Amino acid sequence: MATNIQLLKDGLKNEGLRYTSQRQIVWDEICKTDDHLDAEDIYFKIKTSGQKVSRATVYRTIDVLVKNNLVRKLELGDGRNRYENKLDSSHHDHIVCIQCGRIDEFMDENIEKLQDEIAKKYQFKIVRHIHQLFGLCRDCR
Amino acid sequence: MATNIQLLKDGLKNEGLRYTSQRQIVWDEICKTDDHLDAEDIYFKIKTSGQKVSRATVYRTIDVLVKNNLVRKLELGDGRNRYENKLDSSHHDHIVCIQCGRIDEFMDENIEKLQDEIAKKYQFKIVRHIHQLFGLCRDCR
DNA sequence: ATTACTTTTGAGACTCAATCTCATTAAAGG
DNA sequence: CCTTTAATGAGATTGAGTCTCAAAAGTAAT
Repeated sequence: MATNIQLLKDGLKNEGLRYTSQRQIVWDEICKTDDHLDAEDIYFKIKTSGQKVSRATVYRTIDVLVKNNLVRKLELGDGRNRYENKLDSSHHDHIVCIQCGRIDEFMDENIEKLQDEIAKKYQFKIVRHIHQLFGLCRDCR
Repeated sequence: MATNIQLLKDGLKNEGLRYTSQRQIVWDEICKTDDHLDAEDIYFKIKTSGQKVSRATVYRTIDVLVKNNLVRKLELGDGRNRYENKLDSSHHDHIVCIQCGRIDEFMDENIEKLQDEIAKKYQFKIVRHIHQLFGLCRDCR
């Protein structure tokens, strides 16, 4: 069941953090799907599966995974953050359907370049960025 | 003190909404500055100035103003929405310093165009978008 | 103006995601 | 093993935002 144990162990070790069964369980749950789950989803999926990890630990573990670059945090501005594993995905941004909730991903080198130019102009050092398109997907328009 | 009364009145009338002193007070407060205030800021500024508008009404009025295109809502993903008046500003996106909180604005026609192309590719109809650069500003880097 | 109708407001209860507290449990390294 | 120190769990707490419902006020027609 445990997926990518080494990736998790290494990530934790790098930060001087301990490898625990709870952290493995949370990481497994996030790796199980390519959906964009929120913290409560993850908490309840674990709970329903009969495993026991407290809510606090789920939230704390997600933070650890985000900080260690194993998980990407999506801020859609609706008061619930979503998370996705970064197992095999490179950087991308999101297209969100406001009707059905579908989330697609996009990536455009040219936009990234233009972004860098803007940062340069403002003498700004970009640490991260958010770029999201909200609207109606193919099936909902 | 009342600023842009007609703009507000017209906006409200268009939606069949009533013009009230509370809505004028909230609108005034948002027009007073080019800062990016959150709802609590606005509520307390009004309160401190000695005027009386309830918290619920402040929140409700902000929603009305956003829906009627008088105010732009900024979602920075930190659980607190900011608001800015759209008095004399055209569309723009934001550069946010994660150190000092400074918020600058940018606008790039080319990025907008590329965005449209991406939407086309996904057969997606963009209703709105969020594009924010987070990092360190000139003074904080 | 007065009336009749409908929307808006205020006070405080409530929601919901997320964080905090602190006593208990369990990694990790000698 | 033993010790040290980090991690966990249960439940309280926070904080932004929303909801409820009786009272107040805007609007339109008389």
